Amino acid sequence: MSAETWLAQLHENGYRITAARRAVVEMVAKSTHALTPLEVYDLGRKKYRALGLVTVYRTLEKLEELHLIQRVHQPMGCQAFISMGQGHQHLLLCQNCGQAEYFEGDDLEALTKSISKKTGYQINEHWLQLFGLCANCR
Amino acid sequence: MSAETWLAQLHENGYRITAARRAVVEMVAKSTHALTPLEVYDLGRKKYRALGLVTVYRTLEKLEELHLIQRVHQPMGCQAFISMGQGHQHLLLCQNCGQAEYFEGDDLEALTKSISKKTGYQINEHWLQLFGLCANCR
DNA sequence: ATAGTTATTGATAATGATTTTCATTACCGA
DNA sequence: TCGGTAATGAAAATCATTATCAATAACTAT
Ligand SMILES: [Mn+2]
Ligand SMILES: [Mn+2]
Ligand SMILES: [Zn+2]
Ligand SMILES: [Zn+2]
Repeated sequence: MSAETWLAQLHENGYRITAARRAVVEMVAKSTHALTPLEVYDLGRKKYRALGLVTVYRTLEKLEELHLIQRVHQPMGCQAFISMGQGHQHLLLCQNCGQAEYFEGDDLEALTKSISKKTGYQINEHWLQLFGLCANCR
Repeated sequence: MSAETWLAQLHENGYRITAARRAVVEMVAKSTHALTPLEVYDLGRKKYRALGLVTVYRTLEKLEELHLIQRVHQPMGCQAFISMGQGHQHLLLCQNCGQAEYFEGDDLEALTKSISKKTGYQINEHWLQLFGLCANCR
């Protein structure tokens, strides 16, 4: 999804479109890496000098609410965000450069059914994430 | 693994066995929930009044180094630890009460191979976690 | 068992990231 | 264009985690 789409989504949900939000949205929407608030701040200030770190936090919060971005958990930390994937997708992350890609096609039906039977749990959700080295880094 | 085994492991690795460490190890080893440092602190003080929060942090750090515990990532936070599973196991967590269980038997061979071919990534590792409601909470 | 070495401890202070406060600004519907 | 009010950024407050440090206690070598 493009930055314009995100801004439209914000607008549709009653949020105003401001220069600060434009800067944040633009940077996060185009990034192929998960970005921390501070990274978004640094990038965003290239587009909009006056951008405040607090506004970055607040904007990321709203984008997450609207499911336009998601938090990415990594061994080095869990405060990074990336554009949300389409439909049922999971992330594949490069352990060297941080490059992120979405993939689909995981099928855990059989597994969850069997575990459900064995444990008595009602299984509602799963987190799956792959780590490796991208074509450039391997 | 029991608390005694963990203490033996600590000792084998040159660490001293102290009352503070006993309290931390005992509580974490027997818990079926992922515990935050503060939770470990509160529980640990029931065994050893003088326990300091700083020591809890330091002990958890060492237990993680020795692969006796692992960090658990959850929607509500990622600073919680639980006893490590045996071999290739993943966690199943109750969304209501936090009860945790290990399961095994996931097979991502075919998936990772296909994704590897498609993306050019060399896939080294995967994170998998299931969420649901335990038998008591469903 | 004792003594000496030194890892460990907990209180305290420092740090760093995130949140809150608040007066000012500027978006946008009327 | 104007007015109501959401949004902003600077500054202060908060919160979790880490570093400091003098006192203590675990273990090793006698
Ligand atoms: Mn996490
Ligand atoms: Mn697995
Ligand atoms: Zn890479
Ligand atoms: Zn439960």
